[in-house]
Amino acid sequence: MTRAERLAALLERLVSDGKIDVEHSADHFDVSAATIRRDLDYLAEQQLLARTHGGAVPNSTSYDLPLRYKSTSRGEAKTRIAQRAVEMLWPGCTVSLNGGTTTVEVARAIPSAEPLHHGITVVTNALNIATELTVRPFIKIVVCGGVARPQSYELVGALATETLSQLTPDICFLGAIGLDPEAGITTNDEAESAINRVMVKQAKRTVVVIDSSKLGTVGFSRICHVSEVAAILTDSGADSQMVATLRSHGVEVILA
Amino acid sequence: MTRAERLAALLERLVSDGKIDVEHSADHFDVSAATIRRDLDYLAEQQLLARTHGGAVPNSTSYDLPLRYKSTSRGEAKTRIAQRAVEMLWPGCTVSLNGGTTTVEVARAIPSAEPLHHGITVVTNALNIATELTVRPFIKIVVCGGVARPQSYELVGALATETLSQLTPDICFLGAIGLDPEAGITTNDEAESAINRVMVKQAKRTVVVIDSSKLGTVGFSRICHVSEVAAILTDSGADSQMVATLRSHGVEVILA
DNA sequence: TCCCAAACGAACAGATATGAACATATCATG
DNA sequence: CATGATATGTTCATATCTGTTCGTTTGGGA
Repeated sequence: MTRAERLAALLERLVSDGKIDVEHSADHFDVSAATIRRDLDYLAEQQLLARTHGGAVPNSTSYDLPLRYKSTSRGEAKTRIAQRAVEMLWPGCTVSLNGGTTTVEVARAIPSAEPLHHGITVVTNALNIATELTVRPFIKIVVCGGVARPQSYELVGALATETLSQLTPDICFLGAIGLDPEAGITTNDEAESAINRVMVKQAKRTVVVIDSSKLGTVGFSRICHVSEVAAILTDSGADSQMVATLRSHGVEVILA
Repeated sequence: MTRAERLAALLERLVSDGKIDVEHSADHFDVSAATIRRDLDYLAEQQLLARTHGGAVPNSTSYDLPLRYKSTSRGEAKTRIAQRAVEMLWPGCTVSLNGGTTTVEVARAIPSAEPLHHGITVVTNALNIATELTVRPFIKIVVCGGVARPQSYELVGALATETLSQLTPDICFLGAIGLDPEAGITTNDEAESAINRVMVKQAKRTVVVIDSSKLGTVGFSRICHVSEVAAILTDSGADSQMVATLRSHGVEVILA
């Protein structure tokens, strides 16, 4: 049994039993109590449950979100990218996130417990990110208006453009479907690319967060050219030729 | 029995009995009176109840108990209210929903499969409702901007007011903490009541959806007077005296 | 007002849970 | 195969929970 499976099983147990007992779970999963405690601490950090002495109980919001813990493809690469991304933040900064699996990981990686990251304001047009971060303490979450797109949970349209145009975050982490030196940064929906373009334009600094498998990929609608962003943050699996090409275009490339 | 379970049970006992007796509870849970006292002190510290000599009583905010402590006993009443509410909709109509457990039920009750309810547009300031409805086919979901409130998932603030002021839905289903002929329709947060007031003002017709246990209850901040809404939709458990009083104020009362 | 039983808070002690530190094992990667 | 990173187990000092005791306070009745 992998760690991810155990975490998911713990959450299922929490939902079905209403509580988790450390000793009993350690016995059931055949691991030490220390491991279960570390698991529970990790889940508590993400507000998926509340620790108690001897175990854990559901927190006030976890009823609606039992299956939030899903492992994604290339999950470990995205996690590394996300951890590198949050290192760029500072107390009191404002950060914008668009929709996408990588930006969700960035949102999850924002450590609300550490004083180092207190007072961060997150602006987003992604409903799932907003819902997840709402329960986090010490994070102010601002949502733009708009019409929700079923596939990506992103808010798009005139309302979204209008509200985002009023805000100027310090840094924008931009997720995308593809990134190519020629075709630029692309997504699959023209409404999404339109609102994402506004986010890039408004932010003082934009960092593209994208796993290496998407480098060289071209989606339907362009958000912007690579020269319009400050940096590209990807994982170490990136093709070195591609990295060199991007750097020759004057874009900073960070490998996590 | 764990400490967490005992705390939850104490709060449930408080809700059902209206008070807690230290000695009796110590006997019932098979712990010492000192433990019960410490439990009650802990809960009082969190403003979940008020200590008395020999026990505890609900405090003024105990209806704001965290979700995990709330009894689900009124679930079927809310379901009936929700089903009656969606009967008021028609194909192509626009409906606004604020946050709250009852409005969530209304959102869930909107049948996206039936052609009868095709093309419905839902406007909401509640993130959880928006997230849940986003995956439904044939429903267009519009979200206002704003800052997210952790307790209720509602978007509030200037951005929310601004965006909602641009929209005029056909009907608004309004959830609330309390409804009283004199004190009006109330909630516990002034920022929420402000944005809810805008929703009432913008909608062509407002229907309050509220379970009968909240009739006569008064929260901290008024959304509007009962005369400002078109109808009150509650369950058949409503006190007949209260219903008569409300009707004498010229408000339509619907019992589901 | 006075009195007293019940309730309370503080202090202590035993049992259990916890966190930190370190050691070991597993795994992906070059 | 070597290496670094991550996950897990073990140990021990510390923290938390609970029950008990005891002196003090509270609230109601004479």
